[in-house]
Amino acid sequence: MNSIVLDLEWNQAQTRDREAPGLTFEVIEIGAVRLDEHGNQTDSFSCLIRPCVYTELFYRVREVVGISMKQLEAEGIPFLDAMERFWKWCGKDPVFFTWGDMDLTELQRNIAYFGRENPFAFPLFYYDVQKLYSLYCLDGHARASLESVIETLALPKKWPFHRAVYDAAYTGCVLSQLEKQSWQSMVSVDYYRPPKNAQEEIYLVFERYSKFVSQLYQSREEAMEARNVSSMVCYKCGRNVTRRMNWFSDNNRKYFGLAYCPRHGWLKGKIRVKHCDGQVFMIKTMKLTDAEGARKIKAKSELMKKRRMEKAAEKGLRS
DNA sequence: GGATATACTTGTCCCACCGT
DNA sequence: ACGGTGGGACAAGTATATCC
Repeated sequence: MNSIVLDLEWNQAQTRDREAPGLTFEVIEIGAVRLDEHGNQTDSFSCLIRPCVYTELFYRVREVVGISMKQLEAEGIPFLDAMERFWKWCGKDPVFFTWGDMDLTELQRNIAYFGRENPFAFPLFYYDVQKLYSLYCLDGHARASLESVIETLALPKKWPFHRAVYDAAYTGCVLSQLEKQSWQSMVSVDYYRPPKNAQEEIYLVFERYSKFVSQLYQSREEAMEARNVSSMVCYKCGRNVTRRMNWFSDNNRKYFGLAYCPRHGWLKGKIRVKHCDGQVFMIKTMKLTDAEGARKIKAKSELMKKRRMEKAAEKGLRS
């Protein structure tokens, strides 16, 4: 496997009104390391980019990133040239590892902004080492900073942080501490390019849950009417399961549902609404749960009803 | 039809954390 | 400052019901 650990540094506008449409963040450095099957670093890539949209460092970027604008102007090359070099360096069928879920998205956004064809595979699977670390060393939800994890693992601080190639190397160090068997099935999906049609829709089955990424729809209502989105399937046996309630939303970003598989028991569903150029696409996850988990979802679904009834009761008492 | 009251939906704002 | 996650609280806007 051609494993590439990627890290970027980027800059942004001083104020929102000075933001260039389509480019919130401008990449100023690409760094990467290549890992062999044992997790050892075999090669590295480092390239500064001369920015042409935001030519002044935003103060927070200046505080965090160890690069000056002078340095970028003197040593940096145009983004597309850097990207070309990087892509060549990556080689055949690269598999990407990052710290966090933003780097591949922002890299593609820059590629689109500067008018290059998107070279990445579709769908773009990758490994988020920050997430993997949380799954196996934290609660699976919390996100730790790279530096804090290096400290926790008592790994040597050989280089400064917040330089792309060094952060990539550190990320590789963290990855090599994790058991490969445990993480190799835990791929993440990059959502920069959502599926364009039913054929491109993505369905993944993991040990503990399944994930479905829908095509684009005009509205969340239209999406929720689509069978692929609203259907509930037991990811353990693949059969359609009895829905125990209709999908309901607790706010405008998520829907919840509950079903029962005769062989595997309760299944809870969650659908996240993601926006993309005025359209929406849905990410559905299905997870096995127990009677207690099922009870919680039922309670949640009836929360609105309960409130309504309570209000009605209060009103009744008053009158 | 118009005005008002209520119920529900949708958007926005907070908090925490991470990334640049 | 911006991007993301996951909560929760609240207000503005929309839909429905009721009354004149």
